[in-house]
Amino acid sequence: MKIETIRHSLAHILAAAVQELYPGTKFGIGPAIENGFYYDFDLSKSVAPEDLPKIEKKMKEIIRQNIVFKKKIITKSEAKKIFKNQPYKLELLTELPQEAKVKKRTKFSSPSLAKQPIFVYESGKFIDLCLGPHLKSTKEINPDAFKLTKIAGAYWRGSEKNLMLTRIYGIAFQTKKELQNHFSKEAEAEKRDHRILGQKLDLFHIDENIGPGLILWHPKGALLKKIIMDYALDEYLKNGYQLVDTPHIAKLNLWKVSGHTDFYKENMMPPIHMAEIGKEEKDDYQIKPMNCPFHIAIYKTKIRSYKNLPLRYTEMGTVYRYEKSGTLHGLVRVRQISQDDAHIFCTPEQLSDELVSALKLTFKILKTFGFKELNVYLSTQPEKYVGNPKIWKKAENSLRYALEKLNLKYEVDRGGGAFYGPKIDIKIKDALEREWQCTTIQVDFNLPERFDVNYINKKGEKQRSIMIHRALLGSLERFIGVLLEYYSGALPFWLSSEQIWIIPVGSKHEKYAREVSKKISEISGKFGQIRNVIKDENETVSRKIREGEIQKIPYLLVVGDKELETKSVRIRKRGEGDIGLMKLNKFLAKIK
RNA sequence: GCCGGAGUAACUCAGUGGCAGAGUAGCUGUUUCGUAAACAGCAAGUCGUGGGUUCGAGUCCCACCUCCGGCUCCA
Repeated sequence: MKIETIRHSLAHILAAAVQELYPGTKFGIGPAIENGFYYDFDLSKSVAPEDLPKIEKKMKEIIRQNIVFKKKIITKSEAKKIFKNQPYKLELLTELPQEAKVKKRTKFSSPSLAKQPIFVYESGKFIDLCLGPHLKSTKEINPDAFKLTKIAGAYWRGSEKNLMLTRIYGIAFQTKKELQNHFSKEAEAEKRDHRILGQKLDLFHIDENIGPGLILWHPKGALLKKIIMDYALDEYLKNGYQLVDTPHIAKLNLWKVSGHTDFYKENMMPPIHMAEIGKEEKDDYQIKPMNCPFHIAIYKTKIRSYKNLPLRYTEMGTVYRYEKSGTLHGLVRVRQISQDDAHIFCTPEQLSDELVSALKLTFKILKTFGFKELNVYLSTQPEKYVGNPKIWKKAENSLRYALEKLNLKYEVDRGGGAFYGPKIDIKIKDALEREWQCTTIQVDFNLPERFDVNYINKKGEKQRSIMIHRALLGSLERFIGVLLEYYSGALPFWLSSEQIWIIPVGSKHEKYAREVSKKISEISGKFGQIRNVIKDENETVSRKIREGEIQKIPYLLVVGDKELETKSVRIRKRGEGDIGLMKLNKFLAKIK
């Protein structure tokens, strides 16, 4: 039996248990999901996590009764009668698919019923509007292979405007062993959580007194951020980008022209009222949620010719966005965002080449960081947008062209675009398999219109420029968060803020340790000077090794009498343990 | 923002109405050590914040702040 069917049937059993324990409950929907199932309820009283075992017990009782799932095909009016006290089911009923669509799925031939056939599943005392499929009977469920895990709120039909229902989540597998396996995997994933690693490795923290969503980078974290930024910026400069640097605030009116105050208002910090310090300050200011208008301003300081294009401005830009309190999450969802931002100004003829090369650069960079599993999305016109739909289509087509030219597999995220243009997004998964959008490449015909961004074409006429917005890492915060989870904190050598620890056996070996340290510092690795630390604290070698392992230091070098005599180092490599003695010169060549 | 849970030493946590606790980290001293925790001592607290109930509140009640899991939103 398919596991999805078991999970879906368990959702019905959950509902049946809740119906018995909490009479008068109104039922939402209850699908199978990855690893399990859920059901949404409108309960008259609130349910606490302590109640889950009770519900679980009731479910097991139901399962043991070997209840049969009976599929029934009835008319809409019959269904309306059955669900007369179930407002959510009635709402679903009114929206059920048209006749033709349903007909395809049924062999039912009676013309009177085929008109508007409705599928319901009856299992004991519980009856639900449902297309199925389901198990034949609860006999097929292993009562030890599922568990109710959590209670959460969820808006009815996923809309903030609707009432919030109580969602009960469950995990289910075919065997008890698989279930246990799932929980131990989850416990393992918890150790990879970047928020925990951030503290253990002393990289960053978020301070209650400073504010939610604001990151304080500690020395090792700030160094990591710098290594990543330097590498990215270096790549951009090598690829024809020019570095710019712009203010963090600008007159509010700028954001009116750009459309942000109309289309992005809920994500912006409130304006700064300058008049409060002096009447002569007539303008309100706004802390920037994006860098685009600034780069446009630089572009517009000269009349640009087609010969100057494309122009690519890059900036490690810090933007500030108001994220609703409940959505903040460690490094991956913050209020101050460091973007590896760039804006490319080009002609229509150059657009597809620019998109292709931006994508190529993205894959080169993400590969350098070691990411393999990347999910590509094409995000199209959202509900709130500027410009006209024809131009949107054109922009979407140019992105599609670039994706197809590079033979990339992608999914379409309908309505997921920015308010000014469609985009290609690349998402990376975290330890708990949640996807985080990192790379974004956006085509924009609209801001050039709003800011009157031009160039002079071959015929000497003014022509509208096209803009590409792109952040390949996305936000440095989020990128580091995902990176930490991907590597469980054991970052590749080039990204480790402390790459080598030198551990003298006794104080008489400290002089040699300093010698080794100096030699290491003198050589230059692929990404600059090798960062090493002499561990000369008054502690045992074992203690320092342990500390180095916990800190996930790539190389621990132990130096004592033997090493001193032979001008060598004893190497303990992360993940491999003691790999033996090596001449210092040989080691230096190895890590270069 | 919404639903639910949580907040006690720097960290991890115990303490359910009656003296504020442990382990780790820190500091001081001893120890000079060969691959994942040397030994001893010391110090460490506005029990998230504010109000209330009570003879008495870390513990019960209310409000707010922050965090966690979801929902919605998103780089």
